[in-house]
Amino acid sequence: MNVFGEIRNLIIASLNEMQVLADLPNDLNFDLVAVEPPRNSNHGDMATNAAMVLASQSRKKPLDIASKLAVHLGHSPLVEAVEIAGPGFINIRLTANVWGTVLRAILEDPLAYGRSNIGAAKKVNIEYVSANPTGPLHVGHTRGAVFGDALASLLDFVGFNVTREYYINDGGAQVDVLARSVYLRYLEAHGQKIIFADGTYPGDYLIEVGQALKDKVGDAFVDKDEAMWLAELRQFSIDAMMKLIKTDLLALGIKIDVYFSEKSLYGTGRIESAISNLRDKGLIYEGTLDPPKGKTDVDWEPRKQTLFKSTNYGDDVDRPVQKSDGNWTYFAPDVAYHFDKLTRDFNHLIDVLGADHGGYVKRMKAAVTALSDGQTSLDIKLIQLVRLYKNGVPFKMSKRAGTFVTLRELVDRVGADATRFVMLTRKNDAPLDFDFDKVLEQTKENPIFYVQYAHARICSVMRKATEIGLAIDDATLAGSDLDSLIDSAEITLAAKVAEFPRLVDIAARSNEPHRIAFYLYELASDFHSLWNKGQEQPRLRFLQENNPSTSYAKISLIRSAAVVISAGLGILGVTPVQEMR
RNA sequence: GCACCCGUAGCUCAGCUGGAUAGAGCGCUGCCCUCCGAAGGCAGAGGUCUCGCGUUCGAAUCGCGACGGGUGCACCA
Repeated sequence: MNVFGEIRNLIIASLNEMQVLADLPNDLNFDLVAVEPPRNSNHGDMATNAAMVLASQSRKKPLDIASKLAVHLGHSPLVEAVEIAGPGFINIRLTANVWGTVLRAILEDPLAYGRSNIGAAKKVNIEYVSANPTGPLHVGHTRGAVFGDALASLLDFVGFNVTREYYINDGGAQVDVLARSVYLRYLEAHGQKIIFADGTYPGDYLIEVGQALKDKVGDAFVDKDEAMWLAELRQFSIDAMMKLIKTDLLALGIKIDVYFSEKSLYGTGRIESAISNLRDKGLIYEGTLDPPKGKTDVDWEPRKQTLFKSTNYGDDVDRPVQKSDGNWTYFAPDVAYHFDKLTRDFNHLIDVLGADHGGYVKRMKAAVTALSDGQTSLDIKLIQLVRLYKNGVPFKMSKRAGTFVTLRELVDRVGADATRFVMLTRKNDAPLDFDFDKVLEQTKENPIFYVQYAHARICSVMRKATEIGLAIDDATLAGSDLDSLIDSAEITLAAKVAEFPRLVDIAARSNEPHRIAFYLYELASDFHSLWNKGQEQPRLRFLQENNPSTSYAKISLIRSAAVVISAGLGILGVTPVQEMR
């Protein structure tokens, strides 16, 4: 049950009645009519701007519309009182039992609360992580992984048909570098002394890959020409790296539906057919680009290339798809890859990329618009940097010094739940500070703790309730009399719980899972506040001796809050805890 | 030089896509444990929402222009 949605429907229905009565013209656009919680609770439970946004459209005074609309709204059994304020706000106070109705709906079907069908089962493809298969995932990848995964869950929650996808960049030159690096480790496993030249990967994580190769092929490749082993080693190394990456992702609780190989695009005509699709639309031509202004590049010289006319779709310059030597640029397989997504009938595509790929956004959107004839939208979410701290001091990362922090180290150290939650406490386009020590602190300052603490406290009360003989299953709670919930702190919590569906809706529409994290913090705060009020006023304690009826009402309230915390954390991929340790 | 992102309390950040007196945490001041978990809670102080112009009933939010910070800029991914 979405109270805000219901009240909005009520307002629209009332406006329609006014149209029938000729109090309003018939051709009105109601899109801007909003229902929201007022900032100041003295103004009631909800406010609408309907009269103001319709004033100019209908050529009537806001206050005239408001006064008539108020009369209509007043007839609803949901509405206790209506008042007009300021330039034409309509403040609505709901009848006390509305909150009880909401709580009852939650308890009757806890898993459904907050879910919706705004996605209408449309197919969405969300591509994230997509790290090069040349080594383990590090902290930077982690944020993108968590964001993408939470966004996928969020969209699933509101009724989209979501595919989680990972693009394996296994077609470029960096894979040869990987293979040669593994070869060195392989020689090392055979007892040879090795040196890592510039442009090879000296990381320890390849030692076991070299050993595994030795176990598999013995000395077959020792001191042999590169031509003999390169192809086989490429695949062997990629497989090993992808296994490593998948294990890391699993440690974070991430399961990708589709791994898509860049290499599978080569030699199969798939790049060619994507490019010829563009060519058929007159968007491919041979040309020479101007040198970038303001940036002096001594190596720059005019060269003829095959270009995609991305400027037709808002890009700054046209982009090369084929180099002057005839090879594809890195952009060409990306075009082919997105073309492949289009053939899989997605209604909407989302790419989650590091912020350093910002310059890539316009050309990719241009390509998708062109390939789909504007039928499919691509949204690109850029993820800003993570700055690591250790107890307040910046933690310098360096591959060379061995202080390079991997996803795995992060998860081993602070756990998947804390990692995920903290990564989502900032919006994606703002940099994030991640402090190893502070994410584990058990204080209010640490949002993951604060939210979990609220959930644990509720579970604690539930355990106590069972001990004193109360039946606290959801069905019993849903059947209890909730009219005794009248204190302002109780209403505040109930109202916050009632806001969940609306908040999920907003978060999903804006593709911003961090809103869920902030909401949960506020919800936890309202709960802790009520808890403490019970310390001073015994009548507000959740368990009332010799008064099971009141106890049931209060338990219903906090159980509903726990349901919402659990659902919200579920979207973020975090497991709610039953007790703090 | 151009493009994208950002600029909100001393610090770190939210701000529901245009609504009423701009919020939270930290820090600062002062309170609250005979009690379902004080790992908490309450109250106070703290603001020219970087600046200017515009759009309108109404702007932190939208547009334009400054200023400041970050990122990226053919033939590497």
